[in-house]
Amino acid sequence: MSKHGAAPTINDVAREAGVSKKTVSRVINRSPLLKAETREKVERVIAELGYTPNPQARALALRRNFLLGLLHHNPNAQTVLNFQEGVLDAIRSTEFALVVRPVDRHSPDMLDDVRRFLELQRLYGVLLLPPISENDELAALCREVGCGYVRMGSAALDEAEHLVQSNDREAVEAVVDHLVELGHRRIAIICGPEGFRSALERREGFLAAMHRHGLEVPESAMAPGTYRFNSGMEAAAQLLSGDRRPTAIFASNDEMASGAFHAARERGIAVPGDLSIVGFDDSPIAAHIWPPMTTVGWPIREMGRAAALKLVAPDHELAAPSQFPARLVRRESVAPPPDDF
Amino acid sequence: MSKHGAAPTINDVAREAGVSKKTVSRVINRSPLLKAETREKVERVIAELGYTPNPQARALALRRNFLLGLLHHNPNAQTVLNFQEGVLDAIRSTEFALVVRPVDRHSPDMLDDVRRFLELQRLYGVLLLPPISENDELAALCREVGCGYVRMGSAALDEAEHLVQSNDREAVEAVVDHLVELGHRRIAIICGPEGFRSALERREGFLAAMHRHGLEVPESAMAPGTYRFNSGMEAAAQLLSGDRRPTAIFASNDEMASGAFHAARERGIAVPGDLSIVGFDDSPIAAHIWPPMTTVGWPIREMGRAAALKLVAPDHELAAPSQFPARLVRRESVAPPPDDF
DNA sequence: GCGAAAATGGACACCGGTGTCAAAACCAAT
DNA sequence: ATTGGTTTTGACACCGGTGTCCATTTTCGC
Repeated sequence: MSKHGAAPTINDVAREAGVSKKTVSRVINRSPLLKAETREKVERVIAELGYTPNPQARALALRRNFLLGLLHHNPNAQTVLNFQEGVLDAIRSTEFALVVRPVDRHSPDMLDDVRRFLELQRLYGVLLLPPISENDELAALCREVGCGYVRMGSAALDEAEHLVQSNDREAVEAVVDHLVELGHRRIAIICGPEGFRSALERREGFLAAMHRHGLEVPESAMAPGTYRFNSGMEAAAQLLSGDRRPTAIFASNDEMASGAFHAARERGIAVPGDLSIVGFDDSPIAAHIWPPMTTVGWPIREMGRAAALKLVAPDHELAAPSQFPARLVRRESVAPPPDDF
Repeated sequence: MSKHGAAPTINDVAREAGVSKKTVSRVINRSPLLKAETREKVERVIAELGYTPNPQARALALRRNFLLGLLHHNPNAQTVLNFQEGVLDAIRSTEFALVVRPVDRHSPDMLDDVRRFLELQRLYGVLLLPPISENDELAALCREVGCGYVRMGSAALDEAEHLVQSNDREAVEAVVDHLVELGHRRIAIICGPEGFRSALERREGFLAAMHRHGLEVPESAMAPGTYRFNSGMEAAAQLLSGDRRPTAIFASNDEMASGAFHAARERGIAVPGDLSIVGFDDSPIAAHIWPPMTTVGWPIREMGRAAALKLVAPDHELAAPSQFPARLVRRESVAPPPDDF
């Protein structure tokens, strides 16, 4: 029996079962070279005592721990949380746990912060969410301190082993196809911030599709944005102020798209009657805004699962794909262009 | 010098500095009974080698670890993430890390799940977010397995030591005062789900304030909801279908309030011209919906900070208050009632 | 029934820290 | 120089697991 209050240890189990602690260790680790009889006896005692191995002791002896880290810079709360859920799906029945760490992308000593964190906690591996996943120095840092890592991204940022990728480009092409099919010709884009790989991919997809349809994209139909609500509002204001305004706007994320909704409403422009708007991300606001927004959804939870699996079970690589499709989610913010255009 | 690749250990430092490992340990732990000279020498070697103590070894020797857990059931992604940020504010410069664990409140073996998790990870303490923080069995479980805990809630759920509380009731009273001041008399409420303490508090605050103003609240002015968008839409539909419909609706959270916006819009009822709507939470959607929503905000990040401090530095109890005010955030979804009412 | 191989389990050191307690070093006073 | 008291340091065991390697038992072929 263990001392009152303290959790039972492997020694308690060994004593109670009349075997050595090493034998108990073998039972825990499912070693095949144990007589069934011994195993059952030990298992009975384990159940009886309610024994659970001490993860810290295990980590010390194995010279590795069972902690995964999630480094993010809150691009979108729902995205982060869905990703977390996916990671948890993957590790739920294992001994791994997930440590979260928001990092400040704008801080000049972000890298030092992360380095301190990694050296202090010695995580088994970390998951990097966009936009910080696009930072190559960060990936190099992980390699340097010997910490596994997987990057989420919308482009081929790294080797498959370290990457879970969504295909933003194709999805945006599908958006343009959809709009063109309905008769739109003057389609504008609200871009994401410079230096974001996702922003680049979405813009490239847009331009490629427009080009494929033989449609021009004048400078005036491309407005810069920051992925924030306000920037979407301002960008749309600019796009809608010209004399030949667009009949459709693709915003590089939902937040900016809702900003565009506002801008349109302020000017008395009806969505989707006078103006179609498409967003990207399928975040909750897309379904809750009026009218419900057509957007692009990507399987973030499954991607979280895949990313975690790449770290904790790399042998199952086959089962954890690196590429995930993003797909058009049709709602009610898109309609054919008005007749008088 | 340590072996190539492996991080330096306390033994490497001791050898290099020509002292015993215990002395190095004393330096790390800021023991006061060290000669300044020795301390400096050891510190120099530590810096030189880039030594960081192994957290797992420390945890084993100290019989406690430096992991905090966050148990939540995603009531609202932004809330969870803001709370996380607050916790991180508190532990950023410590050796603590934050482990997250979404739990399924509806699962019949939620308690067993959590028990397994706590016994497996042996966290130093956990933070419980609403609504699961309201589960007394969960708190009892924490006590049973010897895990510290702090509950976030909108009522006095536990002793101050284990509680960080927002004052929902007062805030809702302020909402009603605000509406009455503008001339509203027929004010309806969309309640939160049965069994949620926050829902109860908000309803009670509403009823108390209405009563204080001498206003009746007929059954027909109280609609049930689930805190989800759709339930808000349905509840509002019901409230707005009667012959003497309300001039203002208080929804127990923002998500349901945005549902109410939709229901109003579908019926051609103008917000705020014909109908004022107030939400609760000040979630991002409140600012991004049209018109921007008047709601109740609470300092979730500061509460996260306070909750974490209660666990990791209980002696600073003075510095970590248990009560936090929620306050009215005035935007544009509230106006005086229409004249013809 | 014998010897050899295979199966099984235990002793012991080790992972990288911390607690205990006694030894060493230091200092002033005798 | 010796003594005694205080400060500073180190030896050693221990936390709760795992790896190595060897001793013992069991199984099997002949």
